[in-house]
Amino acid sequence: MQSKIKLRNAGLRPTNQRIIIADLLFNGPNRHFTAENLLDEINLSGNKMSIATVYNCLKRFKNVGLINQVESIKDTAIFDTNMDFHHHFLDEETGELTDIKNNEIRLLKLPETPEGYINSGVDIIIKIKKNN
Amino acid sequence: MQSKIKLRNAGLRPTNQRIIIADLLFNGPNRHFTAENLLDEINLSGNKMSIATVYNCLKRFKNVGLINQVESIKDTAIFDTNMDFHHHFLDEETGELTDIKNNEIRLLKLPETPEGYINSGVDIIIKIKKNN
DNA sequence: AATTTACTTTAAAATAATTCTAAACTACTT
DNA sequence: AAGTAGTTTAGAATTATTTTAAAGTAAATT
Repeated sequence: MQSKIKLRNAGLRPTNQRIIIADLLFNGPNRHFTAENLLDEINLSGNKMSIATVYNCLKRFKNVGLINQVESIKDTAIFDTNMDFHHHFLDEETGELTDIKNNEIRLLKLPETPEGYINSGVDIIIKIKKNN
Repeated sequence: MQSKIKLRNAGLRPTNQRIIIADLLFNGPNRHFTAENLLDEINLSGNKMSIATVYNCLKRFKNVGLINQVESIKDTAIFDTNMDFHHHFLDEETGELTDIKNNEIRLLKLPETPEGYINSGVDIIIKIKKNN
């Protein structure tokens, strides 16, 4: 049970629920998952927990840097009349987007597209926040 | 009324609602907006329309390439145990994410962070889809 | 060790964004 | 003018997430 220590080091109270989740998340290769995914896994492992707890827990883990949340533009669809190839600044606090013109940014090296797939676009999001 | 022609060229039936929206979207500088934003504007302009119509219309506009939807990772929060600086492939069809290691990608030139802001992270999403 | 305090968990309700349904409507074709 | 296929609509349904407030638990204090 490393998890207890891991949690304590991160400044989190090692509750049963957090230990269950930490055990599932940190004893294997890296992975992507949703709250719902994780709850299913918790249930399969013979444990029970409220979905609200899963959300709470993931938010805490994220705040203390144990996990990442993959960037997404809030939970609202944002549309853009700019059809040029371009990228965005995202104000982390307000969710506001600003265009980055394509010539202000340059990608030197791109990874190989996985076998059997084609590349259908590149989106670069630079997160910013007020410096005060 | 250029909008009628624009819609027809895009292969869309120029209905009243689409014309109202096109008039609002395409007679000014480029902009970002949500469905809700747009509905407010429609109402302010003295027109009325169901929110479902706004969503339908934006989806159509997007499909025919009149507008873009800013990339977002579906409408579900996705978490990641990989805390290294890295980026993602996003399968457009399934929403599945795969890591791109940081050394497989290189940014040559970054835009200047806007005055009064600090850069708090860069996320690169390469969209991919099955090549058949 | 018992008590207090502050943080956590929970079920259930609330909220928010978006999609679905099916009936009424309208543009285009014949 | 009539038919048909696509569109709009209000309202219901769905989905993801957060809130609420009460009950529970870990840690600090006695």
